[in-house]
Amino acid sequence: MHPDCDDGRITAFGMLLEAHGALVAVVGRELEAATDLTIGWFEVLIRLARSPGQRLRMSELASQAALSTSGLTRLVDRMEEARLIRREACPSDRRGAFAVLTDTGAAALEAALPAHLDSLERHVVAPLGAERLSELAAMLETLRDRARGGPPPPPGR
Amino acid sequence: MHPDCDDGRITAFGMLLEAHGALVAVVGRELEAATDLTIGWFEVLIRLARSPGQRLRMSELASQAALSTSGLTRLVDRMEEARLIRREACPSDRRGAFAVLTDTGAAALEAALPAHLDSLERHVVAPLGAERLSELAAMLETLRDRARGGPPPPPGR
DNA sequence: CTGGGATAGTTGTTCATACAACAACTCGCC
DNA sequence: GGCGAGTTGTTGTATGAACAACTATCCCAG
Repeated sequence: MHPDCDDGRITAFGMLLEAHGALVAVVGRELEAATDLTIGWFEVLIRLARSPGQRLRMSELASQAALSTSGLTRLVDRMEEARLIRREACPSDRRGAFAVLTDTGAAALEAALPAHLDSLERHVVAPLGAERLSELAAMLETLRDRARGGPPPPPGR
Repeated sequence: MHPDCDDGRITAFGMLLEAHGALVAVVGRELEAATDLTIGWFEVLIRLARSPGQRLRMSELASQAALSTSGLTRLVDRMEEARLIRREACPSDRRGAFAVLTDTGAAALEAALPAHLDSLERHVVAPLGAERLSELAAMLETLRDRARGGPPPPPGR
């Protein structure tokens, strides 16, 4: 076996993959049992709810949700069909479109919150405690920001 | 807007999703540019490489890779077709099968390691530093273990 | 004003992946 | 011998990514 296979960097990255996978599995299962939202849908709804006018441009939403633009088009198609969000034309740029939270979507989100918060309480807060959790969030935020518009040029290619 | 939408728990969980998404995107892009392995394939190879006999049972591999057994079946199909791994019958339990690293697979893994380690160095180690990284890994491990067969931390299992 | 390049979003195709449901099988026990 | 629990691996269905083609629109330079 190659010695680098046990490198701490690989282990740490693997841990991120495994923790993400395990948490999404259990939290997602609980969320879907209590509502009929998947984590992906929930994340879209909550991002819209937190945005001024309960709306975001398609491309902005794609970026926040880490989806491709075409992937987002289809996701919005399905959520629009479920009446949770709707598209609205952008008055200042007629190429653009907003995704807007509907009343149905806001209600679904609010109905899902108690169960979801409880789920996060048990699976995220309880194992770490509030203090270490905020440390974790800060580190993850650093990683995210650095991986997105990273100060160091990403592709040397 | 509902006040709970800004809850720290939701933010922390969202950060996990975003950091995971952003890192997988950039590290995966670099890995695929340097080799023709995806992150998923790489993770399978490295887990096999670390295991005695360079082999794992299908179900064990599925568990480690946070994949369902059915998802693993198809993944192993494609990787077997690419000659990176092969299936081998388990002599002691005729229901079972091993996934075994082939020489081709070991060579592909070794060829991928330098670029991948460099990628992790820049995107994971550099933003946090080695010390905070090990903290992060420890917290993620706690979350993972708790989310999997969750034995609560306060009382011994 | 006008021509042309850049941008926003949609659509179609193809492939990879996720899980649930399912069938086939082994093992251990009576 | 055979029942039943648990495990293993294969199918159906759905979602998401990458890529390219296409429309409509914006904006800038001349």
